[in-house]
Amino acid sequence: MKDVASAAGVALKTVSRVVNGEPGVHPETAERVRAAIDLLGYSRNESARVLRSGRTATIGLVIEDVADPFYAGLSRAVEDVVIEHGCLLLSGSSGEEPTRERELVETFCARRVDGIIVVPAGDDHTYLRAELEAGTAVVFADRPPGAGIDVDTVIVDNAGGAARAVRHLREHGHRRIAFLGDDPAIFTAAERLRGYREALGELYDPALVSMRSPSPAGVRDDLDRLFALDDPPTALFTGNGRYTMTTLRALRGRRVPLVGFDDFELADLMEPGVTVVAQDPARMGKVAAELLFHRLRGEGGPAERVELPVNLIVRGSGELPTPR
Amino acid sequence: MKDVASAAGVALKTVSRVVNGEPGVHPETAERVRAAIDLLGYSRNESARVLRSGRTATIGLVIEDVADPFYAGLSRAVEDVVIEHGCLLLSGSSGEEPTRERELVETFCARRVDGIIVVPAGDDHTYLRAELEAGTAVVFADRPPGAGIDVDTVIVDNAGGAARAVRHLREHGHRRIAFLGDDPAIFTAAERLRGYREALGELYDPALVSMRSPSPAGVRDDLDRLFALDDPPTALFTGNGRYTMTTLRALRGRRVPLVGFDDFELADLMEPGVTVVAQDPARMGKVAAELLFHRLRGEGGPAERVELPVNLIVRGSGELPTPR
DNA sequence: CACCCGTTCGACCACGTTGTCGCCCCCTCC
DNA sequence: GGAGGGGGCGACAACGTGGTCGAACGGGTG
Repeated sequence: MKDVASAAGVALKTVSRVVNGEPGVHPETAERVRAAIDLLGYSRNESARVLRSGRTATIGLVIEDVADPFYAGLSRAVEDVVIEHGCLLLSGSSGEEPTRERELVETFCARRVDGIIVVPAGDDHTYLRAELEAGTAVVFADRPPGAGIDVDTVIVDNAGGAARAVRHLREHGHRRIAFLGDDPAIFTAAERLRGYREALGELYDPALVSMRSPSPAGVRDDLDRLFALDDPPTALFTGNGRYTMTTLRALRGRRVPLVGFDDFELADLMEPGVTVVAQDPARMGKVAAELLFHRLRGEGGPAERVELPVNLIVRGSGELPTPR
Repeated sequence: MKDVASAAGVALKTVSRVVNGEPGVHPETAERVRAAIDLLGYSRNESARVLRSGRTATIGLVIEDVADPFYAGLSRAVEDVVIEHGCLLLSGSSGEEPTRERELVETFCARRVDGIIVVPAGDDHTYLRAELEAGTAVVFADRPPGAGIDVDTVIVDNAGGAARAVRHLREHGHRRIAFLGDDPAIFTAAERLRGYREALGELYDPALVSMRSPSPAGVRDDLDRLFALDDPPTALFTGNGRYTMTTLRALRGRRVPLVGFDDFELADLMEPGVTVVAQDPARMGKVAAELLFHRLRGEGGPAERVELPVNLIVRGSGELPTPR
C-alpha cells in the first residue's frame, strides 16, 4: 500500500480510502490510485486489516470427518452461508477425539475467528467459557454441548426418528427388533437408543441391543450373536448411515427387514431399496450457520435449541415379509 | 500480552520469549509468566504474529464441491497433512465455476496463505502469475493448469484408466461400447474420452459417445437414444462416479454390462457389483499436500507432474453376458 | 474584506506481535 | 581487583492497516 501511495503520488491514507470505497476522495485522484494498484498488482493484506479492525471475517468449523458424507453435506451448506456473508471457512476434523476437538477450537480462537460451529466429540466444553466471554460466537451442531455451557444448538429429533423407525417395523408385524448403533457415549446414539426403547415399550429386550463403533468384524459378530438367540430378531434398526452400510455388507445376500437412521446415496438402488429415517445434513449446516451469523449481528437473547425433523422414506427393506 | 507482562512484572519481550519457547529466559521467570498466562487466559493473537512474521501457517484448498465424496476424500487427506505440519486449512468449493475459482484463490491470497491447492474449474490461470512471483506455492490437483502456467500438478492416469475399462469390456466380447461422460471441456473428461477412443481403435463410433453434465433426465434421454440405435451398444462405460450412479438409476432393473470410472461407496453391494476403474482421492490429496510443503521448504527445481495409477476392480457388472 | 463551511487530503498513532540491539549483573580467569 | 564473557532481560522499531484530527483550499455569504 505504501508503494501504491508513492506511485500515485498520494498519502497512504488516501489509498486506504480508495481501497475501502470511503467517501471524500476526488474521482480523479481515486482513478490515479486505482491505476497504481493495477500496475503494481497490489492486494490488501488481510492480516493487517484484522489486526487493526479485530474482525477476521473467518468462521471455524469442527466436524468429525469431512470424508463422511453426512459431514461433507453439512460442511458444504455451512460454507455456502459463510461465503454469502463475505467470510471464509477454516475447517478441521476431530476424528471423534475430544482432545483434537479442543485443539482445533483453541487454534481457531488463537486466530480470532469471528465464530465457530462445532460438532462436539467430547462432553466437556468448559474450556469454551473464556472464549464465549471474549465474545466469540459458538453454535453446536448435531450434538449439544456438555454441562455448564449454554449456547445455540441445532440437533435433529433423534429419539423421535428412532421411535418412528421402530413403530414402522412394529406396524409390519415385528416384535423382536434389534438395534445396532454407535457407542451410547455419543449423544445421537444415546438419543436414538432412548427413542427405540420408548417405542418398543414392554417389547424392549437388552439382548437385542448392540452398541459399539461400526467395524465390519464387530457388526458381523453382533449379527451372528443376535441370530443365534433362542428368540432371534425378525428385523433390524441401524443407528446411523455408516452402521447401515456396514450391516448391509455383513448381511450380504440375506434379506432381513431393516430400517436405518440416515439416508445415503444409492439407498434407493439397493435390492431391496433401504427404508430409512432421513435427516438433512445440509439443512442442519445452513441453520447452524445462520444462527451463528444471527449472533454475530448481536441479535437474539438466550441460547436457542433448534430441533430439526426427520423423515421416514419407505423403500422396501423395512417392509419385507418376516423371515421364516 | 501486555497485560501478562505487567501481571508477571516483566517486559513484553520476555513474555514473547516464553510463549515461543525461545532460550535465554530464567526458568523461574518463565514459570511466573506461564502462571500469569493461565490466570489471564491469554492466547496469542495469530494475526499480529502473521503481520510480523509473514507466515500465516494457512493453506488454501479450492475444490469443486466438498459434498462430492471424491473431493471430500481428497479434502480430508489434504487436511491431515496440513495439520501435521502445524497449519490450518481454508477451503472453498468452486462449483465448477471459473469465476468462483478465481475469487476463492484471490481471497486466499489476500489472506496471505502460504500455499494453495487447486482443483481448477477454468482453464485460464494467468491470474496466478503475480501470486507465484510473490512466492505463494501452488499445486494443481486432478486437473492441470491452463497454458502458460507451470506449477506442480497431481493427476491420475485418466486416459490409461479409460483404456483399461474399454479393454476389459472388449475382452468380454463387446464391440459396441458407449461412453457417457462429462463435458469434454473438463480435462479429466477429455482425457478419458481420449483413452476410450484409443482403446476402441477402428471400433470407435461417435454415435456412441454422449458427453454433458450428468442430470438424471439427460442421462435417461441419452440411454434411450443409444438403445434405439440400429446397432445399439452392448456395454456402457461411464466417465465418473456421479455419472455411474446416475446411469445405474436410469437403468433401474435393466442388467446392462457396465464399467465405471471412479469407485464409490456400496459399488460392491449393488446387484451385480459394479466393476470400476478406481482412483484414490485420498492418495491424490496426500501427494498434492506433500508436494506443496516440499515447495514451501524451498526444495525442488522445475515443476513436477505426478501421474497416479488407477486400478480396475472387477465386481460383476463389467462381466455380465452380452444382452440378447 | 472577513468569515464560514465543505471537500479533499495527509500526518500520526494504535493494533499485538517479533527482531534487533544493548544494558546489567554475575561469574571466571588472569 | 580488573577485564572479559555470557546469561537474562528490556527498550524500541517495524509489520500494513484503519481511525482521528486537523490542514489546505475553494467558493459562497454577509
